[in-house]
Amino acid sequence: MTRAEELFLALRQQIIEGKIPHGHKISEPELASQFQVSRSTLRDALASLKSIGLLKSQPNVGYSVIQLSSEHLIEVFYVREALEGMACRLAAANITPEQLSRLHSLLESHEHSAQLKAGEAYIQEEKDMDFHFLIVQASHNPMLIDLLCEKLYFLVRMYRYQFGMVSNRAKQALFEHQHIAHALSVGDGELAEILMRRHISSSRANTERNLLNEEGVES
Amino acid sequence: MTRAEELFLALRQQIIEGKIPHGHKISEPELASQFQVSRSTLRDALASLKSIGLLKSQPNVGYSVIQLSSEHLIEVFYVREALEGMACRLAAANITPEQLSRLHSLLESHEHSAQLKAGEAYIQEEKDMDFHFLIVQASHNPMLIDLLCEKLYFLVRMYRYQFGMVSNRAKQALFEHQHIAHALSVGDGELAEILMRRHISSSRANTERNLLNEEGVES
DNA sequence: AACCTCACCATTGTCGACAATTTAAATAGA
DNA sequence: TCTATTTAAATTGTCGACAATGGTGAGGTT
Repeated sequence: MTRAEELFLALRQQIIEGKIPHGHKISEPELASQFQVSRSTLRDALASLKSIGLLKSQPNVGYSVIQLSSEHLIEVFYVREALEGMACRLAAANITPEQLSRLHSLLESHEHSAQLKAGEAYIQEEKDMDFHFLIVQASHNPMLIDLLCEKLYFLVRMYRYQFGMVSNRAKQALFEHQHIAHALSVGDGELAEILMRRHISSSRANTERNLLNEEGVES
Repeated sequence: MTRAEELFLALRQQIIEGKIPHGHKISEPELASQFQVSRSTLRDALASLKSIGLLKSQPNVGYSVIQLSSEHLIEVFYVREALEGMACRLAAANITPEQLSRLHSLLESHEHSAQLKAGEAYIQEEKDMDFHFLIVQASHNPMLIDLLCEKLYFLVRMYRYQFGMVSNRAKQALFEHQHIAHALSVGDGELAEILMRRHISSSRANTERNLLNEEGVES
């Protein structure tokens, strides 16, 4: 593996976790010396981070970590709704038996851990990601897979880390996942898409409510 | 404007037009000398081209222009259907009066030139792009705008150039555009999305038929 | 005091060279 | 003749240095 790739992975993690805070201006000399690489390979990594939407850049000014915001988060939800809905429709037609059984075992494990104390919400979130991830893979559309798994999902993780977006509707989400899985297993793409879109749309609506409350408290 | 940016624009055009053929392996030394720039700035441009999906790369091997194929083209259609459908839904809520009037004047001009000889299909195609472009802008969702206008639409152009995808349903497309515009003007996002999805889905189905015929002829 | 200008500094853009890896060609062996 | 191994060439990855641009603050003017 190349140095630039390692650096890309390391920086991606730091950005997602907020160790490099969102909105922060990147100093190339500083980061380069910090990671003991030349500016060339750093810039290579930065360009990759820009291409997945974690950094933005301006000519002759440089890179910054993207600025997280409620508006941006909602944008992401709408794009996810569109793409994952389509992924679900295609998955209904293209999912392999292996993937389908993995999906069911995933849901089973999800169900069991849902019976544990509700305190460990981050576990739920990871399982949620696994579920969505698997369905996208099952679409067998490389472009959809790339957009969601290599780009959008890292943004989602970043918001969960830094906005503390723990779901207060884990049980409801599990139900919705089960319905989606059922539609997939009977090959009903149209229904699967509708259910996935509702699932994400509900999550967005819930998030919007939470954001409003928080902002109301602060003001 | 920076050298790398100019190079990016120049190479993008050459790739879209097929002057650099699809599937072609990029030789960095060759291209760098051809454009009189160093490999560093060339690699910068190549990274940008990769990020918009026109190039792919493998570590220690290098860049190649993407390989066009029927399968890939169909993938693009499905992603467009999802994203433009959503863009249309959002546009119904967010389009400005100015954009709406521009949309109508666009359709009017489209209608007039549709009455000309049908020989100039490429003009129709450009107007088609303008229509879709404007609606995406009207969604006012920056992420959707970026994905479609900065990435997918260049792929679409590339296929039109190199696969000679001239539509044999220009008149039908115009009707569909008018219906979409009407839904937008009355603010019916749900309908607008459905119509846009049908529009793109029909275009895909039509393309699939054409591809089948061509392959049948060749074999 | 506010604004403009200019010079300095830091940062980014670009370059050419070296190191590491892949590809191919050539050679040896079966 | 074909395969496997080694060797050489070419390509990519990485580096440090220079050029060009943007930001900052001091100084001067109104």
